[in-house]
Amino acid sequence: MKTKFTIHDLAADLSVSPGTVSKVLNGKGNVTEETRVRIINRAKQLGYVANHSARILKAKHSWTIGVVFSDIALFGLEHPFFGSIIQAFKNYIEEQGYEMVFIPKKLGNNEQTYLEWARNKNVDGVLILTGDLNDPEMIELTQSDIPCVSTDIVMNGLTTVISDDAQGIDLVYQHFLSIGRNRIYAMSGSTLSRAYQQRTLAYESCLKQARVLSTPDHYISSDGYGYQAYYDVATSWIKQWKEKPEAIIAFSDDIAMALIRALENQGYHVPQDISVSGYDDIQFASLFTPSITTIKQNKQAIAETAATFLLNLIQDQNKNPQVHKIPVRLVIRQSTDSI
Amino acid sequence: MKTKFTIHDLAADLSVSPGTVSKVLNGKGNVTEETRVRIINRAKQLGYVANHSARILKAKHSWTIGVVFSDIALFGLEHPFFGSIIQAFKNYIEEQGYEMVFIPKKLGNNEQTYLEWARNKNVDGVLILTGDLNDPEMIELTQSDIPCVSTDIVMNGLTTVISDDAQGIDLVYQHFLSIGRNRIYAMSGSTLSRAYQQRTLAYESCLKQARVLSTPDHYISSDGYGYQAYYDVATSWIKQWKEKPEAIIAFSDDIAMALIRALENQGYHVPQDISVSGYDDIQFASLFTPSITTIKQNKQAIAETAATFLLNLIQDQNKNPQVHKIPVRLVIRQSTDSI
DNA sequence: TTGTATGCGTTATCAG
DNA sequence: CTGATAACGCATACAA
Repeated sequence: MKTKFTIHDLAADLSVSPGTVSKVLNGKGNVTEETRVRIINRAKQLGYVANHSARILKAKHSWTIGVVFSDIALFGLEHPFFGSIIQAFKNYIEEQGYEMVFIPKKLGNNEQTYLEWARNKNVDGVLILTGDLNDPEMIELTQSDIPCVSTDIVMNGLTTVISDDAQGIDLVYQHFLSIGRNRIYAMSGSTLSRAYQQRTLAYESCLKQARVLSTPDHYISSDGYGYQAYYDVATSWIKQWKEKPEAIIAFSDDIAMALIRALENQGYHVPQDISVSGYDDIQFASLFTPSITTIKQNKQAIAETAATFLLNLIQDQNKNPQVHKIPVRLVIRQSTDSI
Repeated sequence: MKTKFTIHDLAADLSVSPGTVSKVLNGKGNVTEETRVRIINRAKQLGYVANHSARILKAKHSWTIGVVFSDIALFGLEHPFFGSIIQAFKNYIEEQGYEMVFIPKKLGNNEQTYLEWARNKNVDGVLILTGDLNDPEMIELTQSDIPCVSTDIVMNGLTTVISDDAQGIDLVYQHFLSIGRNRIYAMSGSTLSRAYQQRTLAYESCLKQARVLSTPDHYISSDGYGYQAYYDVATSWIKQWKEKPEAIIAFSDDIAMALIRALENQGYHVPQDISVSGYDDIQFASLFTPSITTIKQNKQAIAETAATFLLNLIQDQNKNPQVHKIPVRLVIRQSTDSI
């Protein structure tokens, strides 16, 4: 059971020099076709793979992509949306021969900025899963020479790949109009989140386009997070209505669920009295009672598009940064059944 | 904007040798207290952290833990249970100064065994999140000199940390008895999964202890995966019953939900006619109608216990492997309301 | 107690 | 076209 197998061993086995082996395996330089295939075949046969650390240490690039979460650092992988994005991203880049590593905030006693960590690990590029526009570390990172792509924040000079929130809200709004529900309210989560900000803007723009005068009744946002917080906010909102809506757009499925229960407890029936839509199409949107009309985001497309952009950036730097929007889809269920 | 900052720079700045700096930062050897604090302070001030790759390449250990998934490799992070475990594990080991890396099956064109990858990356230890007992690669890995801890498979010589499935099933079973439901059936997912196997055994042992003669009606398992598959299996199972149960233990919350809907569509009321329990306490268990009585696993304890064992193993090799069971908790909700 | 030299396994730059 | 040789940045044995 060989415990270490280096490029020297492989070279010795083939009676060539380590340098030649290296060149062949990295597809560089001029080598006879004959020795090339000899080396390639033998390497495959023996299952030789260059030592990761040695390679990174010496080479200009590391075949490694760093992933940065900011605020959600402690539960990022638990979050179904981000978990899915990360997984799809990882699958995609691994196919291309890249590895994914996490860029920590802190490791044991060592604290550094994102950029310092990224340099320390020699990552070829960085995926910014979630970020804070105002975080100086984030700004430092995005403005560095390290290629970055974001699936969250939009910044000058940064390539971003996100769901088309405006399209999503518009699809729902139009759907409500089409089933004859004209008085349409909206409930958002914390407006610290970029997604909720975007959906809020999109909603306002729908109102404007429909020439509806927005009243205080129309819109509420919950600063808190989680079912109970949403439920409480929804309940007090409902109680304060001067006029009741015919439909409500909730900016996430979680919010929709809490809102529906709150409505029911205040004596409203969904969808008979009030239609409610969600956002995300989490697994349980279809299992809730009533099942929830929602917007399905294409997480895989987001991840793979982001990965593609990032790998392109890594390969040639002169790409124009852009914001790329991934289309969403309306999924109609019981919570907006027209009677 | 310094682009690289090495131990040499730090040494030069302090007018000492790189060797001394290295010794101090790694807590080795004899150094004057005075120079020690000087170096430490300046390092912290300048935010110096040793280059990751260079360090791994040279040192005997890498401060890196590899994570192996087997069958679930393609969606591991999307799975709420595994996502949570990974996240908690990562948080814990990062506090201890360890990093987490994924051990791939395949990277670009390079394919190696788990053990080869682990050696290639110089990991200090491996967390086996899920594994296949019969996979030769898995056997090779666990029998190597690399410390391994599993949160799934149980193998001779391998330390494993898992939920106490027997306790979970027993808690539910006793709960049913306590509310006067004596004819108790069970529905499992694919018995290829270790967890479902364990729960099946635990259920059988409950029957035996209660001196109940098991009939073909008592137990069904679904080979498929996902709501629709469970629903279909449940429906045909229900139709074939010779005698109807008073309660059913579903081995996951997903199964419980599908089962409840299937029961309703066959004319049964839950919990009035039949009580149903789930397993896992996923977020939606409390939001489903009816809300689902379930078993809550302590994912954080599993992850942190596994991490603790693994770090211990890394620090001194002569620990006895053992299977460590983490207690679970019964969460009672509407789906088992006694009338 | 401190500094110096060596090598970890690669890749890249040279001569040959 | 190929082989020797010098870094990459660090940790460590050993010399000072």
